[in-house]
Amino acid sequence: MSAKEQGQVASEAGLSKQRVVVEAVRLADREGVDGLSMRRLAGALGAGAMSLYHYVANKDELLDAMIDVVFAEIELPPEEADWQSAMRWEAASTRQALARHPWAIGLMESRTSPGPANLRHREAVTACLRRAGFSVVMATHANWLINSYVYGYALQAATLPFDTADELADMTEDVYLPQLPPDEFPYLNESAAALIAAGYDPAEEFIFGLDLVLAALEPLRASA
Amino acid sequence: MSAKEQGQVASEAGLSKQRVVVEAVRLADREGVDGLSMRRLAGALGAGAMSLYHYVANKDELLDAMIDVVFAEIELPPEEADWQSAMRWEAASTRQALARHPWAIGLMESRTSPGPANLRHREAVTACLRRAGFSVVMATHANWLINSYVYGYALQAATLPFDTADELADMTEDVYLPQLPPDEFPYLNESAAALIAAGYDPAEEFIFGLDLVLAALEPLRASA
DNA sequence: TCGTACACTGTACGTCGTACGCTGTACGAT
DNA sequence: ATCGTACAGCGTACGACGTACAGTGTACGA
Repeated sequence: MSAKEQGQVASEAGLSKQRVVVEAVRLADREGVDGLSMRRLAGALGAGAMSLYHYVANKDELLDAMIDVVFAEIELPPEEADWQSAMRWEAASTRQALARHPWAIGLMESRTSPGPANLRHREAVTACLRRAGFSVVMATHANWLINSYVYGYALQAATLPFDTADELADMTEDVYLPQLPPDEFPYLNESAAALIAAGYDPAEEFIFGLDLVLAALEPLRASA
Repeated sequence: MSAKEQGQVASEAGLSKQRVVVEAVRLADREGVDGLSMRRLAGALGAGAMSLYHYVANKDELLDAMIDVVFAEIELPPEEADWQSAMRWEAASTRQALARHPWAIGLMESRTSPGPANLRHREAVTACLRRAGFSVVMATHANWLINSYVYGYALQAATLPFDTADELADMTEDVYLPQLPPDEFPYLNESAAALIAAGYDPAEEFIFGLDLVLAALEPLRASA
């Protein structure tokens, strides 16, 4: 078992856990998690359904592995940058990964044990915060706050069908405003109308909140 | 159709959309969303599986209705309190509801249109912020930030198997630390050990981050 | 007394995850 | 050259799923 580690080598044509999981991620991106079945996945790999069970114990383990693929896509905070820039970079990368794979958000609830990429990621973030002068307890607070913001933002963004100011304006006129009669929802109605009038751009919302969060964390730091 | 509105009256023994959805929530709380099937739900209601389709178009609509039941459990921000207290109250109530029904978090991604309770809730929060002196745009920022934090916190909390300092200490000793060798995960290892040594209480984490968020929002307010 | 409406259900179809047992091939030992 | 073993891959089958469809029964106005 020289070159044949836990992770397998997948040489050439044959299957491998890698290939199975990566194709599962592709399928979920294209069709959603509900469209991901062992048979369809096997079909996409040109294999029989039961062949997959040589690389994955069951579907639950496959889903766990898929989540870890998503975490592996997230870039680690760069070590040379100051802590705010590093965390901003990392948070933006996380948000992008979760936007590419929105099903991952829904999957995270229900699976409890973090995969290796997830752990590597947490280690790097904790390292960044500790080196920046946060105590263990304060680094924990910062971790919770930043992760909560990023995951929660991704969750909300996943439920919204627009990404740009134009798409928002179209949706607001066509579907939101008609559902928000001013007598029942005066404030929401006002907001919807005022936001598109002001040219509100949802693409900038993430960084706005993130900067507030990072600035709020700065005082918790015992600067070396 | 005098007393027979959209919502039905459910008098006495018969079924009703109310009864179906509420029992579905109970079942999901007890067995998880994956354990919720139309047949099992019907069984719990003492009915045949197909009877449910008189009150719910399909399972997707049932899931939408279940989410709205969760939103209906969230208390609205009290009008008489100052905005920070009001939002703190509302956020705490949201977190509790999502802790009672963790499956709701996973369901939110994938369902795009908010139910009536969700809308009522957003209206009340927006009203609270606007009355406190936030402009439309700033109230939108505040809404995104607070919701992101609360949903993200609930999502993370749902994946963790402990709620108290004692449970955390047990888990850390028995399963976390053994999985965090100090040469591979020096910072996580240090943190895990230091947190239990310091008697870190996860139950206080939520309010800590929330207060930081609320304080960070205060300057965005044009105080009347 | 009848007709109609409607709450309710049984059966059946296609799909799902996966247990089980069968193939074939690759390869070290003889 | 022959065999044994190991293992990648697959076909079939089972129970559970969502739900289309075609019924039932009962309540009630005419």
